[in-house]
Amino acid sequence: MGRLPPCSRDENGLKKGPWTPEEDRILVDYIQRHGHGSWRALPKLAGLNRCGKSCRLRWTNYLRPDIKRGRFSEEEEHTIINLHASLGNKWSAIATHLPGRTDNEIKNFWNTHLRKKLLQMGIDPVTHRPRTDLNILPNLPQLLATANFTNLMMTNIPLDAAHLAKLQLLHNIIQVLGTTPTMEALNFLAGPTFRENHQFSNLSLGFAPQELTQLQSNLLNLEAPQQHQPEVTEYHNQPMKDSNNHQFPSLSPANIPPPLTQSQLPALVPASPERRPQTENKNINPINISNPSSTSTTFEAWGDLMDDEESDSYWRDIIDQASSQPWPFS
DNA sequence: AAGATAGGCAACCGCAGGCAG
DNA sequence: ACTGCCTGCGGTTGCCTATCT
Repeated sequence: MGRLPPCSRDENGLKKGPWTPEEDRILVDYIQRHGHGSWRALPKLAGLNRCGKSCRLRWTNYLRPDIKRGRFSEEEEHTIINLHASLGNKWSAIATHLPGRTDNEIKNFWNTHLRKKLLQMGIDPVTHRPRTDLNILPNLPQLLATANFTNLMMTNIPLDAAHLAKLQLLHNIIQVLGTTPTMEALNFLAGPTFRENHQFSNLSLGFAPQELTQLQSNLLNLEAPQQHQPEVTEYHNQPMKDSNNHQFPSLSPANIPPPLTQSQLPALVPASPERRPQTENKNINPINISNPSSTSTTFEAWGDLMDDEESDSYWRDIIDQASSQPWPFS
């Protein structure tokens, strides 16, 4: 464990690297009898060939009798996430709310588990807000699976039928977009079957009818460069049908808004010349980081996502960004 | 079965702040 | 006011282990 430099002794002849059981025993023995006193003086008094700092770390992070070891409970997880939302990387401050847990342990747990978990849920681990960069789009199905109803229930966010229906609706959209060619997906979204099942007037998901049309148009635009590039009119000449072969008239050429130009689109995602898959570390959108003062928690952010006004802008962001990026589902 | 890769985590590094002389 | 020591803290490293190919 830990680092073991090629030379395990520093220039002063003091040992570094992993502690042996014998060293542990000596340190515990000494502190139990005398207390730690001055950490700098301790190793000499205890007969350890370590620096005081190393002894202090070993004691506070591992040997202290009140340390609770083992897996973090779900309650501890939520405490850490909520405290991190308000305190940031103040691990020692967070640790004071979790008896028996050390700041080091919490920090490690955050970096290895919770951070990834939030990213998978589409939540920026820095701002604790929903991520609006396009990098989450390929993960949306997983996002939905991760941010399942159980998680949402645990947040004490009241979920009424409309909220649950929205989640279901979003899930349906993702399924369609993720498993079918774009045109078919568009036909489905625009078709009577979908509309009948999801009364947009009552359950808007933040989409006004004209916004749905805009989404359809934008999706058309972004599909074109990736596959063979037919003229837009080629699309227009195709009958727009849903999965039941019902023709849907609203996407006739006259109804489709003109394609947005690049200059009309907001530059929300940092330009990436090669669009290479980004590692999770690089996934953090600097735009999102720009709001470190956010005081709402991750789960409140999910509440925002479920809120009509908030979701308006959230969905619009995604639509706009989708327009400026090649389609990730292909 | 063996090598490669990723995940987990203990321990180290270096900086900052408090305090005493 | 300055200096040096001590401690606390957050970031980072690198070894060990589990999983994947």
